[in-house]
Amino acid sequence: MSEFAPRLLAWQRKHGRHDLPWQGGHDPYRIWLSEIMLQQTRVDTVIPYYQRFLARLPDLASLAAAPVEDVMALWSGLGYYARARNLHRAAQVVMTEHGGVFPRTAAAIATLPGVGRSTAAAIAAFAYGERGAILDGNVKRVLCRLFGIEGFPGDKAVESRLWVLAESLLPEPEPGRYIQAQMDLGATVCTRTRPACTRCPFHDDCIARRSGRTAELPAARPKKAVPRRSARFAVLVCGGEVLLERRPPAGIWGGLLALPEIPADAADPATWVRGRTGLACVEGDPLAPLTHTFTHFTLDIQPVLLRATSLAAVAAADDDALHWQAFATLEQAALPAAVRKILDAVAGIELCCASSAVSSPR
DNA sequence: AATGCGTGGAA
DNA sequence: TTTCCAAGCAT
Repeated sequence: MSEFAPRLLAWQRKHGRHDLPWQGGHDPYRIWLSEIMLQQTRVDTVIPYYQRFLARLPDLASLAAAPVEDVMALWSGLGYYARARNLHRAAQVVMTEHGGVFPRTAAAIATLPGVGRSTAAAIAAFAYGERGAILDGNVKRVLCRLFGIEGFPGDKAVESRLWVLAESLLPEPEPGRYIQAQMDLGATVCTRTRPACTRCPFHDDCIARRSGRTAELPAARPKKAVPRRSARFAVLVCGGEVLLERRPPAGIWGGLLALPEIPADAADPATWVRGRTGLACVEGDPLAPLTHTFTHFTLDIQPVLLRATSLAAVAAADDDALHWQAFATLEQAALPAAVRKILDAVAGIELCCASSAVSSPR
C-alpha cells in the first residue's frame, strides 16, 4: 500500500465533501469549534448547533467573554457537556496565556482543555497546514479494514498500533486535504454498516473486503450490561415558571440546569419538595413517564407535576442551586435533552389549561 | 487501562 | 424493539 495517500487524495478531489459549514476557511476558532462539536457526534447533528453557536459567539474573544451559562445553553441538547465547559475554559486560556492568539502548533493546541492528540492534529492541519496524523472513528475503521487489524480499536494496544500505522501513511503534501480525505472516505464509503466497497479506491487492496470480513472489522466494542436506573423529577410550577436545580459540575449533565430529583426514599413528592424548598405545593395531574438512554446506563424517568400554593414563599426558594425559570425563556436555558423534552410537554399542558387549579402569576 | 461522559440516527 | 456507536477526551 505504498500508494495510499496519493490515491486517497485523488479520490477526495472528486468524491470528497467540499461544502461543510466549517470548510473553506482557515480561521482556527471556527475549525476548533467544529472539531470539538464533532467529537463523537454526527455531522448532520452538529451543523445547526455550529451555525447557531457561531452566530452568537463569532470569535474567540466573544467566547472567552461570554458567561459560561450562555455557552452551556448553546450546547444544550448536543451532549457531552464537558466539551462546552472545556471550550469556554480554553478560550479564556488563549486570551490570558496566549495573548488572544490561537496556538500555532498541534503540540501547543493539544495543551488546551478538551483537545487531545487527534483533534489538535486536525486543527493544526486545517488552520496552518501542519503535517500530522489523526485517529478518529473514521480513520480507525478504514485502517482496520484495509490492513486487517484485529481487536477492538478502543483498546489501548490496538489504538497505539493504529497511531503508528496512521503516522506511517502520512504524505508530505496537503496535510489538511489528506485528513479531510480520510474522514470523507470513512464517512461516505467505508461506513460502519453496508460499506460501499464498489466505490472505494482501495477495493482491490482491502483485506477485510478480500476476505469478506467487512462486517467483522473493526471488531465491535466488547459487550457490557447496561444498568437500568429510575428517578422521579419534580416539575414544580408557579405561574409561568418552573423550578430548576443546577447539577454538580462533575457527573452526568454536569453544570446543567435540570429538574430536582426526588430521592427514592421520599414517600410523598409534595412533602419532599416542601422540605427541600420551603414551598407548599400540591401534586398536579400525572405526567407521562419516559425512558432516556445514555451510553452507559438507561434511566426511567417519572416526572411529577407539582403546583406551588403559597406565592409569598416562592421567591425565597432561589438559592445557589435552585433557580426559577420562565417557560418563555427555556430556549435560552442550559438544559439536558431529557429535561427539555419534559418541560416542552409541561409547557403545552400549562398553555392549554392556563390558570387552572391554584397556580397564578407570581 | 478502563471507565465516565449525551444524544439521536441507522439498521 | 434492540443494538450499535459517531470528526474523543479526561481521569
